[in-house]
Amino acid sequence: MRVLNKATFACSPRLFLKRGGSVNSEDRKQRVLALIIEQYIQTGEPTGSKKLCEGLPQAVSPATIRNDMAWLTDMGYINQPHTSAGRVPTQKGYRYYIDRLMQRQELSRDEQNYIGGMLGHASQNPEHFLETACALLADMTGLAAISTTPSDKQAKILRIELMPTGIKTVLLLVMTSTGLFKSRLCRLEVEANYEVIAILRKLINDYFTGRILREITPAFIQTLAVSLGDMTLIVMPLLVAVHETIRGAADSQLLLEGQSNLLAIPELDPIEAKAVLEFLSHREKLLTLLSRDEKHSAAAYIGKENGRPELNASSMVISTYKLGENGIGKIAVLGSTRMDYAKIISHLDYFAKTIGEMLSQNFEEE
Amino acid sequence: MRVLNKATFACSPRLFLKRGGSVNSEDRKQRVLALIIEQYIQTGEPTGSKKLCEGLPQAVSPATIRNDMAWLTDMGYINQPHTSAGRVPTQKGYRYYIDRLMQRQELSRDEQNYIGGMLGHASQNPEHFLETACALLADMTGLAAISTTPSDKQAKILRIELMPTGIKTVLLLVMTSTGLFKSRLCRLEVEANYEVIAILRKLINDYFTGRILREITPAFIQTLAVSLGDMTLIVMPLLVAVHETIRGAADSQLLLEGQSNLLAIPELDPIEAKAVLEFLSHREKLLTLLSRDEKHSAAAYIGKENGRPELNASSMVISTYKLGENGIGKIAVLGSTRMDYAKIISHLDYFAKTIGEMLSQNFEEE
DNA sequence: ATTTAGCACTCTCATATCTCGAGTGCTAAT
DNA sequence: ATTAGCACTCGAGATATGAGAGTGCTAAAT
Repeated sequence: MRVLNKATFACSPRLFLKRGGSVNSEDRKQRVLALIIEQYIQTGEPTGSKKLCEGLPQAVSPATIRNDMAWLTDMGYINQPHTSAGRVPTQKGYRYYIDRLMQRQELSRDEQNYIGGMLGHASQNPEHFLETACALLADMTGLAAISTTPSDKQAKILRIELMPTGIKTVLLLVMTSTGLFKSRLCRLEVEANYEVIAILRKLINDYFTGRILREITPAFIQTLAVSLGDMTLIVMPLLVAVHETIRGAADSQLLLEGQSNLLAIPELDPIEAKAVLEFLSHREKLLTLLSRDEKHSAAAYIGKENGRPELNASSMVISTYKLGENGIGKIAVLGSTRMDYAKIISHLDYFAKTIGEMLSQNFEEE
Repeated sequence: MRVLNKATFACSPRLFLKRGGSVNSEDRKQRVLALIIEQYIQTGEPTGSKKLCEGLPQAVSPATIRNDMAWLTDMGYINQPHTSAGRVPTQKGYRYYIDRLMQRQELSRDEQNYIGGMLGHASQNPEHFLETACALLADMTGLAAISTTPSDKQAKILRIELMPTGIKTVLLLVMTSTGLFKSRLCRLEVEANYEVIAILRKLINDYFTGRILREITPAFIQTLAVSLGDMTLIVMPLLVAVHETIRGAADSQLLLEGQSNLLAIPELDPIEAKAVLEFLSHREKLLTLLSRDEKHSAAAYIGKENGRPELNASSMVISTYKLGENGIGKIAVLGSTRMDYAKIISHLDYFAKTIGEMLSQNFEEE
């Protein structure tokens, strides 16, 4: 029984205690709740009073447990699907469990090595690396995994390169302080010989180098354009291209893996599952949800806590990895509310830590 | 009744005709088959002899139809789910229908304009463009849509650029004749001042410029490395990076949209649906499947014809778009075998044509 | 005050039985 | 070659039934 050791109890606040409750019955109620939740997470079946007292350390009769269960039901921590069934946790129950009762189940050495080994290879290319990490996370947890590429609100433009590719086209390459390179083709109004390019390159870099990505707003571009005078017509296509490229570089990309795992959740009927999958395909909504918190430890959002009707029967666990000074990215899993939080939360934190470290290796030397 | 006009009949070969069959009964059997298939595609329910004869032009009794149906069943074009049910098409039935009976239902002017409008905006950036197109296709057909970025077996390396980004790192940029730009960070053993870079750039371009992507095999790199003598140690990291970048540029990317549509298929039970979704997440397998044929018109693969047990109850329709001289890409949909082929096939061809045209616009001017 | 035994009660699940109707295949007549 | 007539089959849905799990309550015991 991994969850309930003396230490946890000693320091857990007596939230359950109402007038007239003894410390003993207090402890027992917490144990009962934890047991119900863990049983349910494991088997997916409601638990009855009989099975429950087998799992308790002190021998008590089912009737006693039933009283506790009745109380827990009244308080909204558990409920029963129907009269003659056992109890299952409510979302409030899960919340209490995660906050107060659960003991994290850290990864074993073996698991850590496995992850390290799998990710070690792929760490060169940031995009592929995250894809691999995501797939691995999805595989190990049996859930859908989501991650974002690193984003940095303070990210600056390091340099902008121009290279002629055709008679009237140039390749635009924007380098940012997050180690990102974004390229884009741009069609000019004039022929782009080397001299013109050189002038444009200098011009563009004078304007943009060192600026923070978020500064580059349409208004900023507009101001620039005005100040250019005669040159405006020639430079404008370039300005627009730079703007669009930067806009693309500023918001982070989204990676999804293991979506099919969602279909293996029995308590999610196909219609709900479809709604969840549909939700996942709306990148912006998902990004909003992921960027809710900046906590550095994994946080669980249970059912309605996600604030999305589609996810009422799903839980998300989100963790954050750091990259460099200000860069952050998200890694998360999505699954049924009935997931093994003790395990999953640790997994996410470990993944976040590892991803952060591995990506930073590439990054440091600049 | 869009499918069966005189013209189709006149030229459709009398494959059904066995000894003793009249031309009349021949025609009727084909009509019956087509009707059964179209009914089934529309309603998803088996069709009985009674309903069938309402749909036929000549008035015949249900009993006559029943004889025809018995024959069609014997020949394996249709079957009955159980004794007291009507008939549903078999995969062989669909195949015959698509090849001989079906009349393509071309897109209306409105639909064409709608597609043109939606895609018109996004045509700048190839990746985003395809994503939009895919999403639109998924949306309009209600199926899962798949596409690949253009690939070109004859694609050549146009140029390779090197730019210093850090003290010992350079950015490698490979431009290909398909209009693709792939960048990658590369760590050198030596400090990379401008002179070194210039030498390396010349060296690399001498070796690689103009070569066909597929030439760049590990063996080729090996040969190069040997011929370099003293320089090997310095240049090797660069060679490796070039090789990996090119490998990444050579195989096309895969885009998926509308996966959640697969869950709306009632005749696909959740377990099968999961298998299909899982299959979709294996990029390589999917790529293999997509590149089966190089036909320039949309081709349908019905159920087992896909050669994949996971897809036994699914159909794929694949079309090819052309880009430039040798560039091709795929666009496809995946859904239940019970899909509206007459509509979907035309859709795919129209999408392929439009995508090809729009991408080529960007491309031509080089 | 808390715990426990005993018991009546409720509700689901699985199984069995029944009927209804749709759709068929066959036969004999046209 | 077509059709009417008819007996037959089978699945879907409604209804009944029993077993079992689990409860809440009451009254007794600690």
